[in-house]
Amino acid sequence: MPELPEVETVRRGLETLALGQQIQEAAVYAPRMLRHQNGGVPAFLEATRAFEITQVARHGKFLWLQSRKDQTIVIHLGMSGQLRPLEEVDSAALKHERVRLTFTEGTQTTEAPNHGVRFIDQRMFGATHTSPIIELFAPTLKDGAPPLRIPAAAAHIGVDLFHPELDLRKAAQLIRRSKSTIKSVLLNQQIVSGFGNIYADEALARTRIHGLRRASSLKLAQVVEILEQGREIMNLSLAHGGTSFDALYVDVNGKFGDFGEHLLVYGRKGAECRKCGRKIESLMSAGRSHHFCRHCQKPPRGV
DNA sequence: AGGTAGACCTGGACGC
DNA sequence: TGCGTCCAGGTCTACC
Repeated sequence: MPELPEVETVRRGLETLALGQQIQEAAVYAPRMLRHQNGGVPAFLEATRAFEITQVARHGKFLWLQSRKDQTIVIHLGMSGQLRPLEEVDSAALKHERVRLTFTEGTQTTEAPNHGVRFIDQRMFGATHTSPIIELFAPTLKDGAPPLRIPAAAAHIGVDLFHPELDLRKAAQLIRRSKSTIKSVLLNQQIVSGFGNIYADEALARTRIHGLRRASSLKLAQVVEILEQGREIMNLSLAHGGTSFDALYVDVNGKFGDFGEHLLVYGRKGAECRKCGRKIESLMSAGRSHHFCRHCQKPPRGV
């Protein structure tokens, strides 16, 4: 569920909850959430004990808590992950609470007592595990930019759209080399990260390009524009706390994002195009829905 | 090598 | 009311 704006909204909330705290202990209610952890649950429990949180960061849709020693606890929310404060020490696990990090001290403000973080995830596509920080020069960084400092476990994805050192032109050049459709290149996080199904469809609608066009058939300027529009709409969404279609996406305070009403195509099948009034259509491609206006976004032959 | 289906899960909405 | 089917914001992998 969460794409870049939603994950960044959660990151900001997590920062207020966790920055400066020390983890006393972790509890794992669903070992499957640690499927990427070297050494499994025991290694996670060991590595998180007395872990001091000096940074809360993000790369694409990967979040992490970082220590002074450049160790990290990586958290990916998957489709249905949420991070919520632990308001009372030793309180029972919530229905879909999968992992809990309890803080040594916590905070006892009148507003929101906070003794740890609950990782709640109905569908369990999310994951958490420890990983060391590495330095990496990604091919889409601007010339002269410093290397990325990211967890090794998140090094396989590209620079995200909110990163100030992302060179959109370099990214667009790489995207145009793909033989795949533009929609699937955007969803594949390898060149540029952050797009999910909502904002990929929205960026394409704003640029009036159909998602089933081959990336290689687009002009460089068109691909750059898709990225610029994607960044713009994600920034707008971030200002609204993201997009929620149901209770599966909320911020750390349990609040919904209200950007949904600004969407042009996603979730609007059968509704009128906000630009031309014709009906928004949707089709399945590579297992994902694609929403578009046939009039505003000319489909490739045969679609 | 690169691109596309299927797998991984739970639960809500919908049709019969 | 109940059961079966389909669908969901995201990755991974396994197979062409």
